[in-house]
Amino acid sequence: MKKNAKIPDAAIERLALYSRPLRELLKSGVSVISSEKLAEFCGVNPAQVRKDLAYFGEFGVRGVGYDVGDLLHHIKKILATDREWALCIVGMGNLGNAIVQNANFRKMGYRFVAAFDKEPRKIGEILPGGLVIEPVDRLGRIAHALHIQIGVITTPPDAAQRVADLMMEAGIKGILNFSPVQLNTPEGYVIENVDFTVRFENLVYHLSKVPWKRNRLYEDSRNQSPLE
Amino acid sequence: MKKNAKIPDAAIERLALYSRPLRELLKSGVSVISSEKLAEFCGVNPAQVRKDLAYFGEFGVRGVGYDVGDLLHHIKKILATDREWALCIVGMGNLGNAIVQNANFRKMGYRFVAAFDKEPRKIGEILPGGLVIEPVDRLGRIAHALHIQIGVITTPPDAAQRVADLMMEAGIKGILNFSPVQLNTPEGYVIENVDFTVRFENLVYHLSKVPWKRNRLYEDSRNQSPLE
DNA sequence: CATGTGTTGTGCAGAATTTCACAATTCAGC
DNA sequence: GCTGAATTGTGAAATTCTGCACAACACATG
Repeated sequence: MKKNAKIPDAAIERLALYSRPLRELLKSGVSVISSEKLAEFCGVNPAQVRKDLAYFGEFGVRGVGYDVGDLLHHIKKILATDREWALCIVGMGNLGNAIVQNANFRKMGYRFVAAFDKEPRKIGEILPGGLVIEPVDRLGRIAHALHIQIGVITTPPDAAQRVADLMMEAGIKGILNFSPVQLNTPEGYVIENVDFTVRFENLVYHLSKVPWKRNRLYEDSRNQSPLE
Repeated sequence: MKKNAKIPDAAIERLALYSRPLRELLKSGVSVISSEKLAEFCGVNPAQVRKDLAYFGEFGVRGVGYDVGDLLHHIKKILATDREWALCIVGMGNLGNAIVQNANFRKMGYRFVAAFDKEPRKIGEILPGGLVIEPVDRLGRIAHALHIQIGVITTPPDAAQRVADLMMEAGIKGILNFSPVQLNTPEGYVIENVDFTVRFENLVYHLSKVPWKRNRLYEDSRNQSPLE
């Protein structure tokens, strides 16, 4: 294990990736897995898997592989998803509701303890989970009272920075930003962006590069390749 | 301009990023911008901006900068967002609804032309945009008829691969996958993943590394300035 | 038209990351 | 116990990406 090695950000991302098949394997009773198999599940290089893990310790057994439960436990510990984090969310439109009620999120143990919106007609609305929508101007007070550590922003773009400022002022150090704007934040805060539109433009770019062979199944269609 | 240079994937991602402030600037009437300013808006290095753009051509004027409208137009063309793409979506839960109705998506000109679900009680439901939810088993036929090129998956994880297979069979070459599973796809298809949980675990990891002064703020109300 | 300021495009160095390749280790079978 | 097959951990090579630094160019001004 490297001592003071700088850990690539991409490695962390992959760690999260590895945990998914591990969860499955654990459920289906597989107790040991090799870096090669795990790599295959995640579509990466086996050496990559080993190196990523080696940043944090020696979790495998030479000649044998990795104990599934053990490895998963270690990864959870590394990613800090083995503890409880208190979240709040601001912006209870369609997306906000989808996030709060998201089954996967819940299954992973992430719990929202507060939800905010600025629309007066939404205030007081009770969400399926039992949460009550509060007005944003109570964010500071509530965040303190409930020791909220993470804020999720699902507002329209033009409100995002304002909300982020509110969150930071409320002592929230981590923000998951779903709005397509670059948040301006000082040192010491952790911002993670989930930007659909960027992902989308990526997809479309790569798609426009695919040699668009006509699909034989649908040869009857006279409307061909829109590209090139 | 490099001739046969290999274009980093990260460069494409940044191109999408650059387009956002450009849109704003265009609206507010700014006609020229330097790589330095644009870089600042996006939180990257100015040389990076210039290099990214240089992969695709010479869009700037030395001593002057980039014409905002012109550059935006070029980026749109590069990313292939200057054309119409026909999308469909499968899985009309909270997330699916949020995506279809997402205001930003609409503003960018992306249009969903079909929505599917397997729940019989949802079939026939009319969405705010006017779309009618169809049963998934019609995906092949409809995708063909409407020349759908991109599929969005917002189903529960265990259905995702099945849906992806259906899409591929229907001649859909590009998939935007919102479910937290690694899709298995042959060559020639473009898969883009939007995985909240990965993003989330990233956030939590970095957050756990932040020197958290006064993590236990039981003695609250005295809100001090951020660390450092 | 010469000069000075501003800004791009890009060669290059080196930083960062990925992949290779192999010694080290484990274990099953004989 | 010894041997061979399997698989990790890791130094080093290969590859990819980023940032610097500067020549090339544009334009304003006198």
